[in-house]
This record gives sequence, structure tokens and C-alpha cells, in this order.
Amino acid sequence: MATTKKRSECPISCSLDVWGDKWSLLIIRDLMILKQCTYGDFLKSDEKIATNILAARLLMLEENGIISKSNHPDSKAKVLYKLTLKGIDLLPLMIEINLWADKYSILPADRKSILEEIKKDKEGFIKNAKSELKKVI
Amino acid sequence: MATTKKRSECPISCSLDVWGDKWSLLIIRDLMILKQCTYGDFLKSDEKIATNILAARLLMLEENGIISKSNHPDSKAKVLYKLTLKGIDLLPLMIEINLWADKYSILPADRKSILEEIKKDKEGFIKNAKSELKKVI
DNA sequence: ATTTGTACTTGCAAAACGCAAGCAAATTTA
DNA sequence: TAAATTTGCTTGCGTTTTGCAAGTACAAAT
Repeated sequence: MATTKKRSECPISCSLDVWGDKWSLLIIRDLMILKQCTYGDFLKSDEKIATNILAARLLMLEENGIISKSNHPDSKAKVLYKLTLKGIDLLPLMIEINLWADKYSILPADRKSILEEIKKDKEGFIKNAKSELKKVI
Repeated sequence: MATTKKRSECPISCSLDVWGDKWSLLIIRDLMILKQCTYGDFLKSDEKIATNILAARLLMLEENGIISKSNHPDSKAKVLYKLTLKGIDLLPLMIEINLWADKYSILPADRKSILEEIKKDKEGFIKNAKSELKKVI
């Protein structure tokens, strides 16, 4: 897979060139929630991504420095995917998506309770969540 | 165009179902910068969206309550597209994308200067920009 | 030694994309 | 006032991407 050509110099456009498809942010979401995922973990998510699409997205996200692969401590057959610093820095963006969705649609109860926590102290939540994610890098 | 089926109840996934493709956020970007756009204005953007894709996205964004169409004051041949409140509320997200891009890539000079302003007072910038956008609704 | 688990790859049909051309109504120009 | 241009799309069609199912290679468990 060659490097995708960028459509313009616009930061929004360039960002979308990296993670602006239907699946990448869901992969990143899983990593933000679970901290570390195996290939199989991603497949378990509700959206049911196809295995070939998952493989392609993981490769592209890795090529773009958003995620990294590492050995699973328990087994040589497993692979651990994690967010890089660059990936972790997408957390504020992810939170804004949640806040927007919260304003215009009905969220599942578990998400709703986290959102309430975020709304009380957004900066504090981000700082804490980022530091949790950095622990496993 | 029928209503797109949602892949899960996840707020991230549902949001992506609405604007999570390669073009929608660029259309929204144009509207945030220009406040109001004609069909032709969108076509002028650097990324060179195809006319059929543009028409499809505008319809889908309108169906999802992100943008609205109105008559152009100068001409019956022209159409004015604007952001709705729901669309305007994507501004914080758009800003976070810019901040992320600023951190990990080189921005064009004009964007860079706005970003510096945003970094000084993010909340103030958002409040002001939102109110500017609401003026033309 | 055989079965199961894990991380992918491959084949193929269906859908989406992207380019070019076409079109109807409004507007401008001659 | 007739012709040309602008504007906002639509249509056809070849190319690319997606998505489902099946297959494969290696590790691990039985």
C-alpha cells in the first residue's frame, strides 16, 4: 500500500486523508477504551468490521504513525496494537465527537455516564485519560 | 437516497455514519470559513470534489440536519447553503482537528496564524465564531 | 498428533467513486 | 429578443473500494 496522495495542503483535508474514513476512528476508539487490542478484539466490536478492511486500516494507521504493533506478553501468536503519542493526541477530537453526539442523539447509558463526567471537567478528564494511555505505550 | 443504516449505537459510529466520509467535513469546513456557499463555491475548493459527489453529500448533510438550503438574495438561479445549529456545533471538533494537524504537520501560513489565535483563547474563539455563524442562519 | 486460536490473505460480487458530458432553468450579453 | 453563459445539478460509464466468505500459516492447547 503506497502512501496516499494528499488532496490539498488544508489541515482538515490532510487529517481526513489519514483517518477520515468510516472505520479508522472506530479502531482508534477501541484503543482509547481498551488501551491495547489484539486483532481479534477489534473484530469483536459492535460494528463488525470485515477482516480485510481491518488489516488494511491497521496497516495504514501504523504507516501514518497513529498506532504501533508490539508483541503480546502471553503469546507469540498474538499481536498487541496500541496508540502512539500521535494517536493519543486524537483524544480531544474523540471527546468532541462524543459531546456533539450527546447533544443531538441518544447515547447508550454507559457512554452517557462517562459524558457527564467529561462535561464536569473536560480538561481534567483529558489529562487523566491521556496519562493512562501513555502508561502502556 | 434512503436513510443510511447505523452500524451500532456508539456515538462515534453514529456520528461517522453522518459525516465520516472523505468529503463531508470539507464541505462543513467551507461553510465555517465562508459562512454561506453556493454550489459553485464548493467546487472551487482546492480538493476538487466531483459534482455528483458534491450533490450527494449536500443532500445527505441536509437530510441529516447539518446544513440547510435557502434562496440567494441576488439570483433565483443560485442556491445558498448554510450550517444549521447542529452543523455549527461541529466547530469545536473542527478546531480540534486543526490543533492536531498543527501538532503533527506543517500548516499553510494563513491557517497557522488563525491557529495561534485559537491557542491563546480556545473557548473565546469558539464562542465568537459560533455567534458569527449563527448570524446568517 | 490433532485440534483450536490468532492474524491475517485471497477471490469475487456489489457498491461507491470520479471523470466527462449532458441538461434545464435563470441570467447576461449582443 | 435571440443567443450565449451561468448555475445547479443529473447521467453514463470505467475504476476503485468495500464487504462477505473462504482459505492459509503459524502458535498453542489438548
